[in-house]
Amino acid sequence: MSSSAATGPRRLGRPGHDSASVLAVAVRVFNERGYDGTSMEDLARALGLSKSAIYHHVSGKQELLRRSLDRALDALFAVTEEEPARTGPAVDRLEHVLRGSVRVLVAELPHVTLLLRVRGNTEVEREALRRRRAFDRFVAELVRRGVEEGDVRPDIDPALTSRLLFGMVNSIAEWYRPGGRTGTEQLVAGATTLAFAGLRRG
Amino acid sequence: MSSSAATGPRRLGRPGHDSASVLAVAVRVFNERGYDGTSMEDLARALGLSKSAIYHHVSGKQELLRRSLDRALDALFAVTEEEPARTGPAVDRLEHVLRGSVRVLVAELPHVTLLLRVRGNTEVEREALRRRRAFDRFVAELVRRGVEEGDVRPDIDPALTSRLLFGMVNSIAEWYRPGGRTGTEQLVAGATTLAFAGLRRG
DNA sequence: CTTGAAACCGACCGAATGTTCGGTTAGTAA
DNA sequence: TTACTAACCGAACATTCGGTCGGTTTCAAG
Repeated sequence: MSSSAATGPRRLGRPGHDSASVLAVAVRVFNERGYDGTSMEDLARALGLSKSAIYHHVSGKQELLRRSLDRALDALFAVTEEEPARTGPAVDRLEHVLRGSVRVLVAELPHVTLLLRVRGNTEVEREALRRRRAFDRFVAELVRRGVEEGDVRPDIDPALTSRLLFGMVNSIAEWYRPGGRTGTEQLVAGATTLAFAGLRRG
Repeated sequence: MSSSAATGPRRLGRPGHDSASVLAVAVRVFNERGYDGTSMEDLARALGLSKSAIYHHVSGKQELLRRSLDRALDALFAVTEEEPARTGPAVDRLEHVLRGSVRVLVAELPHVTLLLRVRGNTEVEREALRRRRAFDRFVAELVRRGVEEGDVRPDIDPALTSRLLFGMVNSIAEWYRPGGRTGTEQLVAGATTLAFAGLRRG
């Protein structure tokens, strides 16, 4: 325990940023100003670096975006592959995916936020949109089966239901800031209750 | 009725675009590629015009954005000024604002969509964000009073409730396209039911 | 025809964009 | 000290950006 103690693993060469810390700062700025609204000069300023130094860590602006989007999507798909999302009644599986999505959203907030704003201008963005649509299809299928199994109200179109439901969940990214007065589990409980039980007190 | 018949009002000068038709096309492109991701060259191509011709109709890119955002915000505030939004039990007022918001969202879809994506990079955007926050406060206040009056479930924080509720409503802009199989009133009914009654069938 | 009004174009401008390149600096290990 | 590794910088790059300018084209009305 001489090389990697509690002080952190001493790396070789000149100390400073690595590609992970560059990514973290970049994603934060992307979310503040929008991806297209952020210049490499903006990133350099936020990092306390020159523009050219960024290219030592990453191949360019697009790589920063791609790595962020992949991280968000990997976390979301991980939820759909958990056991409670694959067995049992569809409503219960749906509830598990909904709760899991809220938790992922909070845990990977900057990356999920970026994902939810992708427009499809480049190939990197279009690939992310493709994966996101696959996730949406997974959820829509659960709602459909929930209706079939008699647990979900059949008077609203399943496709509409799943979109409104996850629209609500995804909207959390627009305002939630960790460290505020709302905790993760409070968020999970609120969203789940509103989704499954509704607003009016019973 | 010789100058403005059913064929439409014959205008003076060379026919072509006016500032309204330029705005409509511009907002469509803004929503496809994002405001920052759209160049004046992109707009010119979509309009079938040269770049410089656009400046005959509007003062610049920002005016297009401002006019679109104002239109969306004016329509939303109009709902809060209607009589059913100002008198009676808070839950009912809330339901009226929710239904009205969905209708505005559909009627002014491109403009509301643009509004919901504003980041605050320019003064035009910051002004829009200020007005939007005022709308959100109006809604949050209704939820708070709904709890006070005993009609809204008190086990979820009112601020959280209003955000999730209108997060759901606003998310409609992300996918809804008029002319599809989902009609406006179906949308209003679906959102209202999900919000007030919840997902599980009772 | 002429006149007036509105729409439009090509050429251009200064500034900002993402990226490259050759060289430098600050640290670890032998 | 020397060798090595990684982080970093300044200057320049081709391109694109939003916007300007002076002049031209297309219509209705007189």
